[in-house]
Amino acid sequence: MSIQISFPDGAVRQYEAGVSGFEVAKSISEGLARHVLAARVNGEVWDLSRPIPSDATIQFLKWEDSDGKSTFWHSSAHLMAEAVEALFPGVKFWVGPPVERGFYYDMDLGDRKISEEDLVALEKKMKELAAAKSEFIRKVISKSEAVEYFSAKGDEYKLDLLQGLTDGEITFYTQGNFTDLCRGPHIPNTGLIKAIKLTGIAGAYWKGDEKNKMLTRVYGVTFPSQKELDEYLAMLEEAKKRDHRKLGKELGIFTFDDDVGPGLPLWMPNGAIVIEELEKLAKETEEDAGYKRVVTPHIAKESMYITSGHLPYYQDSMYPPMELEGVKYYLRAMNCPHHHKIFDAEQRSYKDLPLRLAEYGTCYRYEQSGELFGLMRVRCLHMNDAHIYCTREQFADEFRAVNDMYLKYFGIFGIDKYVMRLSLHDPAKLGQKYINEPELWIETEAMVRQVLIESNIPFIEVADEGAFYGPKIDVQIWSAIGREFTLATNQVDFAQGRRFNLSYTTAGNETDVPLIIHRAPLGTHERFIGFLLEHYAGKFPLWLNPRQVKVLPISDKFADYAKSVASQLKKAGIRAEVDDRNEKIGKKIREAELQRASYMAVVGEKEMEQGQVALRRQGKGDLGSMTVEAVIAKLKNEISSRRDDE
RNA sequence: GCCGUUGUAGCUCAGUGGUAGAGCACUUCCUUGGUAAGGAAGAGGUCGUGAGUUCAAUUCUCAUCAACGGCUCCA
Repeated sequence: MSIQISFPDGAVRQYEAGVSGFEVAKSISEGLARHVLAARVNGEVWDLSRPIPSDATIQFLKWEDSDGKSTFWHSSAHLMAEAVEALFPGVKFWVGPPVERGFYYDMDLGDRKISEEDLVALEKKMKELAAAKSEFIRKVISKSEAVEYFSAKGDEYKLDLLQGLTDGEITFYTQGNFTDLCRGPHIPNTGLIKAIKLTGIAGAYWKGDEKNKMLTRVYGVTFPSQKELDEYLAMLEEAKKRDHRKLGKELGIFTFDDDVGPGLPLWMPNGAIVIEELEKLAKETEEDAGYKRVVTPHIAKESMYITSGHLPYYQDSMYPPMELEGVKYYLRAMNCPHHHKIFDAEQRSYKDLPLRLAEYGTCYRYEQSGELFGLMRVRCLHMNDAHIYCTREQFADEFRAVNDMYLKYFGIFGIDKYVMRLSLHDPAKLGQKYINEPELWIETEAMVRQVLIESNIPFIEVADEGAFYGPKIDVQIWSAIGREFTLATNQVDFAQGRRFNLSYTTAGNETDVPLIIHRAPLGTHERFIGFLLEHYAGKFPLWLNPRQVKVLPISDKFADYAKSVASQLKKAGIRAEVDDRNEKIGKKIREAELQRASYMAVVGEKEMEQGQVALRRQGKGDLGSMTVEAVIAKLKNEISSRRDDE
């Protein structure tokens, strides 16, 4: 019997029923057959060896396809497991999936420890096994047989996995001496894996739950050629160069000190400049958007956090209370309750709404020691916070305006690699992780979703990521080394208004509770500046750059002129410094470039005579000579527009 | 908090069971030089902290603190 196979370009070809993807690939070209890793058959990724029983659509997956890579790395995880089993007999396996950049396998090594040296031995073994070009063989197996196999092996993890599977849908994959319970698919054989690097050993809780046993996780990455591995390793080196922890030190932005404490950054003068510029931007923007600024204390009595309901959800990540005269005070981990108290301090009418209270609020969170990460995860943070109190009718417009503010900011900073995430509750955790108001959750989630759809903002929805008091939109970004963080957040709160007994008088002379929006478009100074350091690779745009102009005299003869240039620039509100060290101009330029000064103003005899400077742009080179007035006009324009000249 | 790794000068890093070295930075001197490193000399460290083993510990062992790679968690 013959079947019809259609290809992505619309072509249709006839084959015998039961033809394999590999045979189809070979019928097209030998080259394709050599490189193809898997096939998407009727939309599902299949092994190339799997027979195609009836008419189907097919698309060949190669290394360039993300599904091709995943398959390649998943097979690499099996290859690693085979090597582990060869070197550590008796090991028990949990799961070994592909990830963003490579793969891992979780395993229980019993009492044995695995070290960096073992990784070298494992890599060697993997290379040996890869060279054997073992085929990955798929076998459908009954549940009872599968249970029998892993019972005999004593692998309770695989048995646990089997419990959740349906008889008839269970498959085993075997390559060489290694057999694994696996849904597949896999690449044709291990010989395609040419370059192997095991990248790390880590502990990982079984099933991701910290109450469970910790398994050993080995990470690795593989490639179809050594060249690609080398490129990947070079790329990692590049990423490290833009790590905000490295740049922050090099540029004098922030530091940590053991005596101050972990996670408590000290902002150095250059960091303080960036902070002040960001606050200036936020204050201007919020002023335009009708926000009012407030200032509130960093501590509050326990009673307030009992009222707010934060204590049961948050206590673990708050610094322990200080007790004075029988009263407990907490360092605040969030600003909202303080702002609610300001709302509540005066009688409110519907005419006062929406009321938007803004503050760059300082908060303290006792994050677990292992969670700290440079500026991205700290224990003292300054939040670009504001709370908007509004009626239900005003909610959509207010929420939309907040989103527009996000987009405006992202435009200014050129932030385009992010994902908007609509973070929802999990009905199973109502009353524990989330306020137990099922209807309100559903209603407000729909409101937020609607705003996003109407604003044409692409977003993804994720369950079990909401705040305890309502759904939120998080802006997700990635650090230089690939870690994911929430940069900014826009949250709905239908719970705290009631808990604080907040109210306003409606037009109908009745009392109602306002809805609250919590928003932090610039997140916290800590995370935002950490992000910006990496985003700009240290090259801040002029308006944000602590080093706007470095005036560089050719020799000491021009030092006085250089100082007068700098003071003119400073008078015009431009940050300028003179490098009057006894060094050659080449060296001064090199160092100013490395410090990412936006501009360098070189002054020598010619410039001094004509009241000019030779202007040089960081990363671009000499722009030619111009008068000091012209430089001031140009730079002031760039600064006030917050946009660098191209 | 958990698993693993690391901790030597301001920074980046060598090194050793017999109380330490390089490059850059710093100080001084020479040089006054036109768009990414001019030359010389000098100063600087109780080798993260505490205990143990040893005739002797920066080096070996243990504990502790911190950082890093993950897990969990999160702005």
